[in-house]
Amino acid sequence: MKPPRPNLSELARHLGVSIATVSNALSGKGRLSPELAKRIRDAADRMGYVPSQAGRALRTGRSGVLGLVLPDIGNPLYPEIAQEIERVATNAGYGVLIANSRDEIAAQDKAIFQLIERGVDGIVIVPRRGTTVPATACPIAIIDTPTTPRNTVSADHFEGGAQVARHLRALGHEKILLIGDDPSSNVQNARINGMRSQLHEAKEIETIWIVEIEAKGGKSCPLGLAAWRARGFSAFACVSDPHALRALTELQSAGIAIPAEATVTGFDNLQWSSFISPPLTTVKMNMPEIATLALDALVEAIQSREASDDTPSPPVTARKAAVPMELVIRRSSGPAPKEQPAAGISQEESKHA
Amino acid sequence: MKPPRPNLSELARHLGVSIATVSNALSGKGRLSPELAKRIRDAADRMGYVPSQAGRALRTGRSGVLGLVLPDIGNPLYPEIAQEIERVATNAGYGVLIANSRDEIAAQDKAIFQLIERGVDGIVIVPRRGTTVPATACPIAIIDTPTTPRNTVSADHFEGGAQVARHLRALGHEKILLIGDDPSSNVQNARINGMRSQLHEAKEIETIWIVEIEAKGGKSCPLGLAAWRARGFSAFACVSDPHALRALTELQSAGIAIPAEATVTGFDNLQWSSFISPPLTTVKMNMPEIATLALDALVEAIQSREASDDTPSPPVTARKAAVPMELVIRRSSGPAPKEQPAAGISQEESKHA
DNA sequence: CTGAAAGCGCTTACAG
DNA sequence: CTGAAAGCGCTTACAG
Repeated sequence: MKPPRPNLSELARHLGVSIATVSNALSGKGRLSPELAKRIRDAADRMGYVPSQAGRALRTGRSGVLGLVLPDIGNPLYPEIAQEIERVATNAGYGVLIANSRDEIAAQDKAIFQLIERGVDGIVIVPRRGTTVPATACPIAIIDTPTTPRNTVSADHFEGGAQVARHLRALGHEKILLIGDDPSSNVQNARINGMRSQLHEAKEIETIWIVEIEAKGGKSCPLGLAAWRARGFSAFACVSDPHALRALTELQSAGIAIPAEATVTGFDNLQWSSFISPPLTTVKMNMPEIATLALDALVEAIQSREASDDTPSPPVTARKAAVPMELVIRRSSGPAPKEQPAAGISQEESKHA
Repeated sequence: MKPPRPNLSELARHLGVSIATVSNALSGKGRLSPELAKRIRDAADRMGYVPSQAGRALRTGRSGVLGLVLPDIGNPLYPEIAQEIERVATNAGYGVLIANSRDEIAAQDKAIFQLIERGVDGIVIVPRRGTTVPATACPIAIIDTPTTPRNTVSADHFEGGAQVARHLRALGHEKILLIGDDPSSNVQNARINGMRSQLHEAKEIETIWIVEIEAKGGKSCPLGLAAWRARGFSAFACVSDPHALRALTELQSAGIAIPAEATVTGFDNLQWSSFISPPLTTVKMNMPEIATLALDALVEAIQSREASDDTPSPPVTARKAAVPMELVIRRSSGPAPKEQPAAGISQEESKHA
């Protein structure tokens, strides 16, 4: 007939000691005799004592919970971030409350406010394209790009792009098409700019944005890559693996062999990128490192805010850290083909796409 | 110099009324004059009052937070679940705490315990393959398959498989290869069994499991699909889109045209499935519906537990609901090719893979 | 080395 | 229609 969840008072009564002593024994704070401490801990285990977060939070003013704001949980890029943040936060003793800044305007601000309402001690946020993170009393760590105003930490997208470009140049590609999705994305621009930074000596570099093509052709319309191939473009460097997948299958469907006749590269090293045929050359973020740095900065900001008490101090976590990315070379990238089709044929071939 | 976050007492003092009245005004519980109520709400807004979750939780015994346990957040299948659970939970006034039952043994139980430690009111869990969800005092909703012991709600994977199979039969396919990943997965087995249920009259049906092939050939080894094609198998029905992607690119790389020479189908309608070439025929879960049903059951269990007080009553949410799936026909599936290669050639062609 | 007491912010009977 | 008071479970000075 015992209640399923004893509290401190019951433990204390059961053991014939005071509440304070039990609390001290379990937290290891107050000095008390090792024997008593052990006796108390054993009893707590035996009786299945689980401390009340609510009581603790009310007393200490800290919830032990962090918020995580992601632009779109459905996006294949974010699960890995979520996973790593969850891992690192759990190790640091924090729980992670998720919030989705959906496609509504200002949803991001709303998500942040809801998290604060729930009493989170801090927030990790991956900002939506083109939004600004509002200043709050609550410490916030931002994961975006090194050039984002209050960015805390991010992958070095620019240098990642540079690595891809150097790889393509080393393979002998002279005419390279850069494929982005949305020009308003900080991350995508950093990657594209990084690629361009190494391609000044190439013969011809063009950038296309998928949202612009889809604005005319409709969702999931062909990108017309066979036409670019016919114009002599032999490398298709995409800002993300899903776009690379789209490019790769579009070229393959048009009868263009990868990598013999065209090279395709992506970004992010998504799970399936190594399983497809040919496996995709891509660039991998060091997510464990990024998550660790973001959380370190956040926890530090939380603690320093505690010290300086009620002053609405700037909960700043800016570090500008840029974590190196790693080029993962797989079979989808190969040497540039020697021969180039004549201009006349190119228009023909574009019809296949 | 005002503190950034006023509490009820400060609001009450500021307005010259009692704490209880402010609480009543904001919660709309106690009856009080509309004018006073409005005055109090306005002041609360103006002063930026945010109620303390900790105080409320301690008093009411409810945290307003739900836990979500996913087998592997990195798996591309789960973001959509997470997104929908988050959406529905937010609508119901709950926050969502995530937990990852990683690849360690018993990590799932640990995740559940940590969530309970954090004081969640209930848990939604998508069980890891082959694990059993422990019985707890905390209400748990399980999303797996209709045949899973305490399953609450799930997609009708069996019927989804049946739909794929009927589609393939209608297209005239006679020799069909079913491609699974892991035979210990409840979901995958349900899908495969559903497909088989409609294929008794087909000429030849075989099932291969990727983990078994990889056990011999190593991670991301070829599946040898060109050899199956050469044996006359014209349809490759996979239990999930990533496997379908693997199959589709492997066939395309071997020079087999999709859908002219082979049909490929997947499951789950992942974001990129409509963007690839050819777009993938797949089966879509009704996630909004599944999330809604799971949450309804969970919230009901939470409330009934509250009513029956301290009895560690069975927090059962079993419903056995099977939400219909929707076949999404795209260009990767087409009529079965008429001619079939001779047996002698098949061995040759298998070398391409 | 241990205990009595205050108080975190809220809600909920209950009294007026 | 409004207020005084108790108490949720914990931690933290402080007193002994």
